[in-house]
Formats: sequence, C-alpha cells, structure tokens
Amino acid sequence: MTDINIAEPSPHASPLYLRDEELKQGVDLLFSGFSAVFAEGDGLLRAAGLGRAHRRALYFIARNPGLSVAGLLSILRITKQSLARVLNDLIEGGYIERKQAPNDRRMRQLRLTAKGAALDAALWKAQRPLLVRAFRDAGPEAVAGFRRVLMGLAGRRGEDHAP
Amino acid sequence: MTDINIAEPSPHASPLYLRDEELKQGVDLLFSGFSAVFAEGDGLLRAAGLGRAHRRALYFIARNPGLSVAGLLSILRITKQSLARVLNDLIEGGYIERKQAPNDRRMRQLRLTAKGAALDAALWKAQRPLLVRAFRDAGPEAVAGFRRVLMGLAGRRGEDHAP
DNA sequence: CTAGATATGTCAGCATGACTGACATAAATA
DNA sequence: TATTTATGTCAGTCATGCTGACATATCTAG
Repeated sequence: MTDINIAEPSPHASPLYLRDEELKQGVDLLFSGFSAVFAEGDGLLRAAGLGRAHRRALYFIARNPGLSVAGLLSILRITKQSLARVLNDLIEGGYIERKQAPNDRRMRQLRLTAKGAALDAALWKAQRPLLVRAFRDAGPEAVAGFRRVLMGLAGRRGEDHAP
Repeated sequence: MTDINIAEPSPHASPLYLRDEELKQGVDLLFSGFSAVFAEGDGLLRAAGLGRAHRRALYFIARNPGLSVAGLLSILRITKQSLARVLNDLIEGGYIERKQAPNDRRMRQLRLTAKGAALDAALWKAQRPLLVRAFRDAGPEAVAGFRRVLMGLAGRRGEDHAP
C-alpha cells in the first residue's frame, strides 16, 4: 500500500500507528465489531415482527426517556418521514408512548411502555454477553482507549446519547 | 442522569467498567463512531452514481486484491445475489475487474482497475482526516485498546480483512 | 471416466428502510 | 398578528437487503 508516510521527517508528524495501514485496520475492525454487536438479537426482533430500524429507535428511547422526536432524529440521522413509520409501528405495537411535553406542548416525549421495556431488556440480554466478554478480555485500560478513540471519531456527538 | 448503577454491591462480581451503563455507553459510541466514519465521502459516491454498498465492496477488494467472490461474501455477510448486483455495477462502471483464478478456474479474482483505485483513493482522502485526528488525539495506547476491544467484539473475524 | 461437490452467475420477486417533495396542524414567539 | 418551530402525514422512489430456483463451468473422488 501507500507507505508514503513512513518517510516522514519528524517522528512526531506521523508515528507508526498513524500510517494508512494502521488506520485502515481500524476501519476494518470498526466494521466487523459494529456488525457483530448489532447482529445479536435479530431473532428476537423477527419474532416481534420488527426490524433493526425499530430496534435502534427503541434502544435510544430507552437510553433517553422523554426524548423528543427531533432529538431522536439527530441521533439516528435519518429523515422524519423514515422515523415516522418506525415510531408508528412501535406505538401501534404498544412498545412506546408519545406524550406532549408539559413545558412546550409542540414537542412529544417518547418513552417505553412496560412491553417496550421488556423487549428492550430481552434484546439487551442477548446482546450483553458479547460486550461483557470483549470488555473483560480487553481490560479496563483498553476499554478506556476504545471509548476515547470512538469519542474522537464521533466528534462529541457520541456523548449526548447517554443519559 | 440515571446514576442507578453506581451502588454496585461487589466490585469483583461486576467491576465498574462492566456495568450495564458502561457497556451501553460503549454501544452508543460504537454506533456514533461507525456512523461518523462511514458518512465521510458520501458526496463523492453520489457523484460517481454509487452507494455505500458499492463502497464497501470496493474498499474490501482494495484491501485484499485478488479476493474471491466467496471471500468477499464472508466479509460482507450478505447474500451472493445482493453482492452480484453491486459487483456488476462496479464492473460495468469500470471500477473493478473479475478474472479467473489460474489455479482453480471456478474462482474469480476481484481487483480494482485504475479507475477503481482512483475512486478508492479519493474516498480514503475524504475519510482519512477524521481517523487521523481521532487516533492522534487519543494516542497510541488508546488506539491499541480500541483495536483490542473491537477484535474481541469481532470475534477474530476482524483480522482477516487486512492483507 | 463418471458422479458429485464447489464456485459462481442469474432470473424473478419481495421486504425493509432509506430518500425527496409537498402540505397540514398546533403551539410558541417576535 | 405574523412567523417560526415541532411534529405529522401523503405519495412516490430508490438502495439494498432477502428467498428460492436454476444454469454453468470446473474441480475432485471413486
């Protein structure tokens, strides 16, 4: 591959771990890791008659109770028309509820129902072992690095998804 | 904020970094980081009349010149019918070539053409700065941890994508 | 050499989940 | 009151995944 950067003048300008090959291995790993994490629990979803789009919405509503539609849109980065279908499915299925915000009644607050919370818990139960194993095997320092790099990649957009 | 999990009973049974909240933050970050990395360069793709599916194929063929169809399928984990459409688009567009393998002529070796390599380079040029910045800001130890965790998540499937 | 296994390609149809554009409504705000 | 904001909805399209069935060429085992 293009080893252009090996012959950098200053070691500070381009250390080994910033060569194209290392960066691309990072991309490979990100792709594989993401695929693995989000492949878990697909069986449960199909049983519930839902897809991955529903799951993502469910997940982020669970993580941010009372989230507004606009808030969810900014997390998922899809159009409101796309989200609307997903949300309507979830509401019709009794997984989430949509209520007017008391302070600004234009806004809707999204929350899980008991049924939605149960599905979310079941999905998490399926997904969790993989994460626990990977985190534990890697150790706390590695996990800290994992988070640090991802926060950099997400560009401070990755933080506000957590309550 | 939900500080529910702070009061864990035994530190050994569930170290702090393995609490549900920490694991879920990992999921949040993985989602955001992945989205950010793979959103870069979409403009170029559209200009070329291609989508993200084409990009993934192009990327992994670039990473593994001479890759077989089956090999690419096992990386992307989609059906051969889905892949066929993408590959045919790329071949018709002159981005990749498909040649019989000399040793086993049932197999096809996939490679980028000059045009494909140029597109791949342009995409990488768009994508790279984000990765460089995030890796450099996080530092080499963090990057090592990032890789370690992702390798655990990918379950040793994330390694063979690199040549 | 023949029979089967393997790697690939293709047709036909379907499902999911994105998109764009246009328009409607209710509530807040200037 | 006029405008902006947050949301919902209709209608159509596109991208990308899927299943099932079948064809072809080639390799491999008996």
